[in-house]
Amino acid sequence: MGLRLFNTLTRQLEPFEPLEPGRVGVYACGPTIYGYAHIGNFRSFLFYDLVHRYLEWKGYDVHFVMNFTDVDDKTIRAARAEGVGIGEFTEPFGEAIMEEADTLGMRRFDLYPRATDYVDEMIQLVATLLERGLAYRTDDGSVFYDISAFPDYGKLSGKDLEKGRAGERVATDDYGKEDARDFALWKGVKPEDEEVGAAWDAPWGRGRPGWHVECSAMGLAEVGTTLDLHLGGEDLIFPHHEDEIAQSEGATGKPFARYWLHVKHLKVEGQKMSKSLGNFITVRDLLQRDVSPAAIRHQLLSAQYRRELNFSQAGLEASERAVRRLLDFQDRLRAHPVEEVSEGLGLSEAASRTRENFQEAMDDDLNVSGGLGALFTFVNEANAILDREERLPRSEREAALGLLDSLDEVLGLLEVGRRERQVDRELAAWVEERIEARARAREDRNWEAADAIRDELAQEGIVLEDGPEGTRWKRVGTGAGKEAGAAG
RNA sequence: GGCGCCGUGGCCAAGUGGUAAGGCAGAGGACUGCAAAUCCUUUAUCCCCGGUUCGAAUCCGGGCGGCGCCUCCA
Repeated sequence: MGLRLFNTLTRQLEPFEPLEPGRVGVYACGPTIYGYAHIGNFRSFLFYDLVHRYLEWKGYDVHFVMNFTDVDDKTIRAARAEGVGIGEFTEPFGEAIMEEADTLGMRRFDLYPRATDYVDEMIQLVATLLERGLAYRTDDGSVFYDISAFPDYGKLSGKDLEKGRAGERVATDDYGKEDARDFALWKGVKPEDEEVGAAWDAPWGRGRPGWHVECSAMGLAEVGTTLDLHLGGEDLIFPHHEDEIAQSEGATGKPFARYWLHVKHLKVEGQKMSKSLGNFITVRDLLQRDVSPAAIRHQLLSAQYRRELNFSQAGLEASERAVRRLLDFQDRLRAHPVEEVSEGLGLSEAASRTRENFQEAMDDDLNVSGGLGALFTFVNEANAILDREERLPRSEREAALGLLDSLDEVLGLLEVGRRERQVDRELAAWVEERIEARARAREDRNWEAADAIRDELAQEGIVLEDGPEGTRWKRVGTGAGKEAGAAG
């Protein structure tokens, strides 16, 4: 059975079939870089990462594009406040997001286009819409989309065109729109725009692009006339994506995207995240507080993307423990003695069954929770076998380790967690020395001295495990953050 | 008001017609000098009331409760 996705366009689960077999073109709505990204942004980005990884895992040749919006009202306002141009203003935020994305284990996409690099394409698109009679100019040099000329308007969001008709609200509108629901393709220049370098020349006058047109232009230019997949947060369904459809399909006459996937907004400690509630959390803050990146990744990824997700301190701690369990299991497996025999203990079978169950869950609209369930069921089964068997057939151990690696190509939890366990040479040498000292104390049955050393190591986040083969150690990080989750 | 989502054990969360995955936490036990890790055992009238069905957490109807989007917030 193949991948099935919930398409916002049809509000149904549909078998996923790219336009061109084996090849997938994806466009994901990225951040507006006028500030640091918050965990809500990263729920979406990590979902994009999951889609990216899973499609590749399934063997598709994936072309994945996520934009960076570097011009809009807020950006212009903030750049003015700083007294710099929008390019200079946005660049640090763009870099910060890339760093955070790396830290959280996001695989690089193929392209991260900046809106301001595609102004020519946007102008071209607007020109086409004007030619086709789908747009009109106003006195202030703006261009608006005439949604009454696009019969399909509303098909994505399910909006009823007959509601909120022109005339009801138009009086309160200060633009020269013909219909209150028409939206800007091009905004006539204002002095503030010039101040920060946010103005370009177009055949119909100087100005800057509207918000929606950038995604149409970049998607068409970098992915193609018809995207296989278009991703975004649920808030973008209307008006952003609705307007993208109107623009793109109005210009090309072809479907803009085959499948639209929308991520549900997360909550923080049970509440909607918002600046006014004071529970606005940036990823930057979490990382500075030494919250484990793997725990963040796990929590943001652990619920299926259309389900409600509550980001909480308790959840972070649970996630940290969950990732630790996976890492411990992998360590244990790697260290377990093997023998060259062919008889099986059922581990290979369990591994292949797990792989199937994982795939089945993920194929069902990317049900990560189900996929994680399959993985942890395997961990339980395998741990029980490891408890029982002093030696493992080499092939069985390879099968188990192979499964972990394979599933982690999609999940990326071991990948990120492993990085956190790494220690530098100096610390490692110190730990080894302390462990030897403790071993001597233990030989002397001097338990107090031995325990004191163990406590000393624990202070540095080093946890010891005494076993028949000697003492193993690991670094477990400093915990899922000491502070409460809802930091101002 | 329009469109839509959700309500499963202490917390989180799969399962959408055949009597309940998994993570975290708790309790008891094994192992250990003590731990850690691991294993074993243990914790669910699936929001309520009707209905359909041989059979429903799963379908239908009605309640109750929580939530999202609806003028640039992922």
